[in-house]
Amino acid sequence: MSDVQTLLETAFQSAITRAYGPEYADTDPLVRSSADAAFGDWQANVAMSLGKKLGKPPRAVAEALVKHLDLGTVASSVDIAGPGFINVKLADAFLVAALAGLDGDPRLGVAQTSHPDTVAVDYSAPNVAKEMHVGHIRSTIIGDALSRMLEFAGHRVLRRNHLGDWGTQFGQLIEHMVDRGLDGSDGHGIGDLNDLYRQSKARFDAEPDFAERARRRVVALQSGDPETRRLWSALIAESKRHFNEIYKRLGVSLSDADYFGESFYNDMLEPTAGELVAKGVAVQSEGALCVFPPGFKGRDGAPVPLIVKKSDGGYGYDNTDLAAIRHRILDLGCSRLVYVVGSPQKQHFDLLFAAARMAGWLTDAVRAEYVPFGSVLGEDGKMFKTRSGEVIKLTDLIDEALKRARDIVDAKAPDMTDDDKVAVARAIGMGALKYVDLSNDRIKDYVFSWDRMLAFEGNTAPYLQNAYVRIRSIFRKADEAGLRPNPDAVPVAEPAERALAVELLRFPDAVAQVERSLEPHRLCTYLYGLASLFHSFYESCPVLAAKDPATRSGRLALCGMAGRALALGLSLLGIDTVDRM
RNA sequence: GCGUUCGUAGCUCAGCUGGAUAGAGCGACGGACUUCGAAUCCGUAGGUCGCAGGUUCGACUCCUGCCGGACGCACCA
Repeated sequence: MSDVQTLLETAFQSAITRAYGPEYADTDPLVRSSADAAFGDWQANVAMSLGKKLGKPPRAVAEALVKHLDLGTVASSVDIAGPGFINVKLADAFLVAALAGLDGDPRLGVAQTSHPDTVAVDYSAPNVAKEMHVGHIRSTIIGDALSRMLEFAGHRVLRRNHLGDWGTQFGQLIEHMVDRGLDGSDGHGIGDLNDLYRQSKARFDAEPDFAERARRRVVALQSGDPETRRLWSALIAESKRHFNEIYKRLGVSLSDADYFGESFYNDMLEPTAGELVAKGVAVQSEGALCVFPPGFKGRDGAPVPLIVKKSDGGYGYDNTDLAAIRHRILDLGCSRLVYVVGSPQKQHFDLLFAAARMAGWLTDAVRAEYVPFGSVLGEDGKMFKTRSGEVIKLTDLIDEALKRARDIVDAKAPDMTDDDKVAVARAIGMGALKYVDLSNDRIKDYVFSWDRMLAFEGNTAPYLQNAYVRIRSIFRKADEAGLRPNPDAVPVAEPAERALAVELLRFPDAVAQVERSLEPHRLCTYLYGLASLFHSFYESCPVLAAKDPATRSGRLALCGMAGRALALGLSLLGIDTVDRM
């Protein structure tokens, strides 16, 4: 069963074609959920814009469209209102049948895409020998949710964790390891490596002799000196252990298979630069090899370059990114590229995409999307830091989320077993941490607040999880009583029943919106609305104590579908549900 | 200086790519538990959508200019 949104769009498109000819077949019928349930369930706003294009009064266009509209038994009424809104109210019989169809569908009406992309999603990107911190959380969580959603939509998703595992800083790190006799074999944790980073940096700045040796060590690393490479590998292995641990605790779907660090592209740097030169895209400037995409002006009105090769002959991140985009399009055959990277790098990606177009790698057949996001702010409105002004480690953030969630579970469900408490606290804590990040429009900064994100009121993970828990609770009781849901006869007479039923049919559109916009908060807003409608339904429509068996089994089925929608929606965001909390 | 981005209720945020009377949560005030989890629900009060113009049947949404915040503008990523 195709979803209602698509069904209506198709029907209106046909009506447009029939009324005004095939040249208008591509007109977006502007089908939306009704602004107010009093108007109906869905509305089409195309009459106004089409009226302008045709030079006809919108009311007349609306009338023509309605005349040519064939909705069969879908709608009980189609009305024209105001300047030319076309309001559609679904027929109850159709609504009930649509829900029955939903019940047997594990995808809840979400169609598999007919145009699957191979899409590389670039996200998380921590740096070797540095613990992950709040600066990594948004990329990691948003990128993971988008990966899950694109995968669910039917695309082939290639997760690309662009690990910072190359560069001059490794000279200092490795030289310092040599000095201290560390070879990575003694199992020191990443905390030690964090110290290692700080100490080696300090020595590099303070000790000229050390700095010189560090520079030589960089050369050794680049030329493949075995001992240097061994130490370098040990650093990376230790760092990955830390990152994987964080991903596992967060429930992020990144694994060893997804690391494609900067070093992965080393062998491609030379060919990439060579191709850019051969194509005349890259030119010499101030001793460096640069690409100057047109239209980018710097401080003095000078053009802004992408530096392919530094004046010292080395390669920097600009060329690594060029090599990566080339590789993803030419070698991996990606038709869509998604970069989940903070908004300060907007210009860098504008330059990168422009350069990739100049080189002929990025064509109209490939969609390259930069997915920027804002910062996490403390309650003082400034960058989120510890009280002493330190960067907040991800591991500490996770610890605190779990602790606070555990406190809530202890207070509200004291009779639960300890194992269950751990599991529930994890679902709530990690859910809250992720949901707060996903539910805010990603382009904006957001203010971090433990109390708000862990609250059971408002647009939070616990609120959604609790709606699911209430549903599970009903089913436990129903099972005990031997009651079965009847998905073929969901009652829609009560306003709360009907509102919930209609909202369930909007699930596919909510998912589609995220696939289009790469804005996970749109799904969050939908799920919050759904949970809210369920809670209202729950208050006004008794399920197990319904007046008659038919209503009871029908409402039970409605609860079941709402529960599945919540669980599926949350899972697409990377958030778990639990049966009790 | 140039560029990007944000500014919606006291606070935290939505507003579906130009549509109907701008919505939610918190906080305030007032209600609802002998019934499926009150971890919830229902209601009231609260907004010149930063400011000023413009485009149009219609602007929180698009354009221009200001104000305010954040960020970015060549060899660090």
